[in-house]
Amino acid sequence: MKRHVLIYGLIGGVLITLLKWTEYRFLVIDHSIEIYGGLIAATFAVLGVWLGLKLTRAQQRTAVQEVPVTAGQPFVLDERKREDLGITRRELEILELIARGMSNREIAQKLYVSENTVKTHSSRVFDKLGARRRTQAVQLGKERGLLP
Amino acid sequence: MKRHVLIYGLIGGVLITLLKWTEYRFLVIDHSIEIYGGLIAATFAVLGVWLGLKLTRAQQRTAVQEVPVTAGQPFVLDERKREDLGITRRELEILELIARGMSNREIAQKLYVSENTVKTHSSRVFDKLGARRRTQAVQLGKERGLLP
DNA sequence: GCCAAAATCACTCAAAAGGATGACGACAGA
DNA sequence: TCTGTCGTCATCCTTTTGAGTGATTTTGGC
Repeated sequence: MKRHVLIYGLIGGVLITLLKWTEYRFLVIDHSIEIYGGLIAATFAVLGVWLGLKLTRAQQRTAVQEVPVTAGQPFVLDERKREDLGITRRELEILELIARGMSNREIAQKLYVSENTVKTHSSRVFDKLGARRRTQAVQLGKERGLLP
Repeated sequence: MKRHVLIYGLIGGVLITLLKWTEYRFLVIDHSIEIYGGLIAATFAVLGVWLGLKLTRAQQRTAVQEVPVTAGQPFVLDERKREDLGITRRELEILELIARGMSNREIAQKLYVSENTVKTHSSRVFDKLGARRRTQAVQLGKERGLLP
């Protein structure tokens, strides 16, 4: 997030310099201030939208994650139970993919991380769930409302 | 979302008018153009961020809205589907125990058979389901109504 | 800017799981 | 009686998974 603000500032600076230069080109024309202001307004509006999107993208993902629903109970609150068990989002993500029957290698490829990373995450989630096997982890995950 | 753009435009217009007015106040000062541009940049940056947030929040809503209701059948008909897939009772029995998270050894002890026997049964049931891993077999078994 | 949590990756070793194949007895039905 | 299915068990070999440990980088909150 820090980086985004930094990039934002840099681009802003560059654009200001650019507009400062263009200023001398348009200053001779009537109503140049309006044009100048309009340009600045437009560019910074675009930049602002971009920044806003950047900043909220993370939240977007978590919102999408709480989708599935079972017939009996609504199943929307994985977030609460997840944190109660001290399981991170990434770990839950791995658990979900395990529940779909994917191997560690497949999960690694899907998430663009190494197989070792997947193993670390799964080991931790097994530990937190008290499971010794992935099938058991899936079962426990469903019992505790982490999985649909 | 349309409304946001509209509001955005309106606020933008009002602000431009406002800044136009302030312009006459600050125009007498040196470097007023810089100040003017800076003001416009700042306000529209803020507005842009706000718009970006608004837009993504709207996206969030739609994402949450697409909550599917997985059809919940009461689950009574394993017998029919079992035979349709050519899976024997014993094989289904092993599959059920696998779904509970038990290891081959535990299953063997529970059923009083050798671990090798469990492995042959599970291998056959995997083959009939088209699964390569036990987690996948469990998933497929549930999809096909063999497991609750 | 600092700090804690989270995420990433690596390495080793052991255990579990899976594929392939063969075999044998029980039993039901043609 | 012969045949096919089912359940049982084994052996060999490969792949997958899990445990344990340590390390680095990102991220997020204060």
